[in-house]
Amino acid sequence: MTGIDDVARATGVSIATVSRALRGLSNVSEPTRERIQRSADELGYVASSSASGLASGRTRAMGVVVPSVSRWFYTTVLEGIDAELRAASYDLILFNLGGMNGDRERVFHRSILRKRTDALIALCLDFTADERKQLSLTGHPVIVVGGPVRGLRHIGIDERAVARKATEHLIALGHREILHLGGEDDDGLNRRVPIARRRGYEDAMIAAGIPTRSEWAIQGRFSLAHSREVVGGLLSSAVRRPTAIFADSDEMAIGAMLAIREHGLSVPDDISVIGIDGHDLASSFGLTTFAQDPFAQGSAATALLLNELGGRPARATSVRAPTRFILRASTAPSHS
Amino acid sequence: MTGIDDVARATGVSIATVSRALRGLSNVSEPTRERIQRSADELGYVASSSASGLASGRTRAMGVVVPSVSRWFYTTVLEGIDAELRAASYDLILFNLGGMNGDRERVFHRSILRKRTDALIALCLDFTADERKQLSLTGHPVIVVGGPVRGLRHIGIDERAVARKATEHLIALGHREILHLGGEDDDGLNRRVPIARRRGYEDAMIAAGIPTRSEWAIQGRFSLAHSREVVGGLLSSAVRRPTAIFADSDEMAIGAMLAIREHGLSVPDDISVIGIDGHDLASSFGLTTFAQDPFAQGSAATALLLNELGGRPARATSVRAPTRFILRASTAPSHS
DNA sequence: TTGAAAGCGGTACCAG
DNA sequence: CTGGTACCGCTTTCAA
Repeated sequence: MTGIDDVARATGVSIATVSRALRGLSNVSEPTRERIQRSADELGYVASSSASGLASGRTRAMGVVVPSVSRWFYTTVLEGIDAELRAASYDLILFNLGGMNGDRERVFHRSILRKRTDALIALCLDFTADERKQLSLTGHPVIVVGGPVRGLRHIGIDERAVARKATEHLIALGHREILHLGGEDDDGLNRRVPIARRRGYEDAMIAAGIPTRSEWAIQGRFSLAHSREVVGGLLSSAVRRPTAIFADSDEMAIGAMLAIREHGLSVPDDISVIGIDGHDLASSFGLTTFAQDPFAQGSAATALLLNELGGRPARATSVRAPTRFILRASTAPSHS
Repeated sequence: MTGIDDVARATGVSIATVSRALRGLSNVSEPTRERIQRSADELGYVASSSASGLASGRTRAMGVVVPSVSRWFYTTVLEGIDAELRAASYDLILFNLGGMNGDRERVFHRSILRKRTDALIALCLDFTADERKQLSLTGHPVIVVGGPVRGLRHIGIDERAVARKATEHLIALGHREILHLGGEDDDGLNRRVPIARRRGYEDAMIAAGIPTRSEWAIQGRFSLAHSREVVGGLLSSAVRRPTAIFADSDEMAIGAMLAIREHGLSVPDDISVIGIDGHDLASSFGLTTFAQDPFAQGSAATALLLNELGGRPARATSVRAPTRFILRASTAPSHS
């Protein structure tokens, strides 16, 4: 592999000058820079990240901690992060906790601390006290995207408010028999998110003076397949049938829609359904939803960290991401 | 940050010994190793990857090149890769080409060459001659997961054979009017995959002596939403309606099913549908499919590379991954 | 604007 | 089994 000294030799300047020239520092004459750049290109020289990382203390890499990589929210945030990093020529190190089985311990006690990254983004996780300590031990700037995490700033939607608004949409349509399909989850997913959404649902119900029923608080585990099953089970049981369903995510809402149709019922004639997310599938299924923009959340978080790394003013506060109501065919007035 | 010298000082041994002890080399006495390990833990010492990478020439990181991170196949392979890497304490550097808009150039001419990784896995991509050259310039072992790439070994299913078998399933049910919903794609996705699947479809049709119709070769771009649209368009057009559809992926097959139902038709009574993949959603939709196991493909590829990095015998040949036929309710005998 | 040289924090070879 | 010590390849003062 060609090293910086090869370029120096080929150009007839010192390696120090090559280093400066290639990084675009100002104190190199334009003709010199051009010569250097040209022979670097010819030789196919690219600086070793280990070497420059060691010497400069900056790796030009961002660490991203995800609970799993197979859920729409995470992958979409990831795309947003990646787009921003690519523009800044930063690399992305993916720390996947691998669901509930993967050992988080190793990630937090080793991987993250290896000084392979300059900053860290965590997607919507619950951290233990120990894990938060490890995060701060890295000494890098950290931000969470998604749910709020105690003691760490974050970018995310107002979970409780959006859940309330979704429920209120149903109430405004005249529904009173509203089931809540919650997203309780045993993964590393932030438990605070489903809890906040539950609260929002209750806020709306209480404000409207509608009693909630415990049989109508069911868990879809943030999965389409599981929601379909659990809603199907409810529909074929003796439990009184709701006239509307508010699901914590679009995937769960779609699972519910499938179950409803399989039972020979119609959406929205028999049961209205609303979700949260703005998932790609939502439009195909005509699902009414409160959309968020995970891509934008990811890039905003990244831009913020890159700014700090660039020495620009840090912002310690959390950022609230916007949501947008999208009315489709899955919700309609109650005719009961 | 604590460095190796801190541990050495705390333990009263040389840094050389600390280095050996912590890496588990054999030439350190057990009591010494324990003392060292203990104070390393107490001090929270973790070796800097830049420093050890520079000194040893190995980064303990694997690069993974993906065309995008938001498609089921890629994320599932990624999980497989990650599981294997985590077990080996390797980090994962994600090089996302970011669809057709993201500039691949930078990835291939810079990122990949920065010596941040010891080996490379590429997911199902078409490479230009130049890109393949860059890959080999890295000097590390490379393998492709998914479609075949000229000049590179790969792990993947026999695209053509599985497409043929899927089509043959429909033919065996008595269908002759079989539409092919192809996966042509303008992303970085391997163009050879949809082409091979098209061939497999044709193989089956020709072998059965059934003429193919050009109006029945339509493109779903590997997307559910787009397939739904294009199949919907076909059903409401004057074109003769097929009695069966073979889709290059489960997501496209599901899109087709949605379109069919929206047109008041039934699956499988009016139209049978079969896919390829074994997508999570397939079971929820009762889709008959040829399942593959991307997770296993990802971990197999990773294990292979790790073996080579460990000095064990390399294998230059490509590996054929298995598929499994899953019969569900979306296919039934033709009654025409 | 350029060059010389001292690290950055480990690894690995060579003695002892 | 352990310590000393050249590097690894680049960045970054400090002088020139």
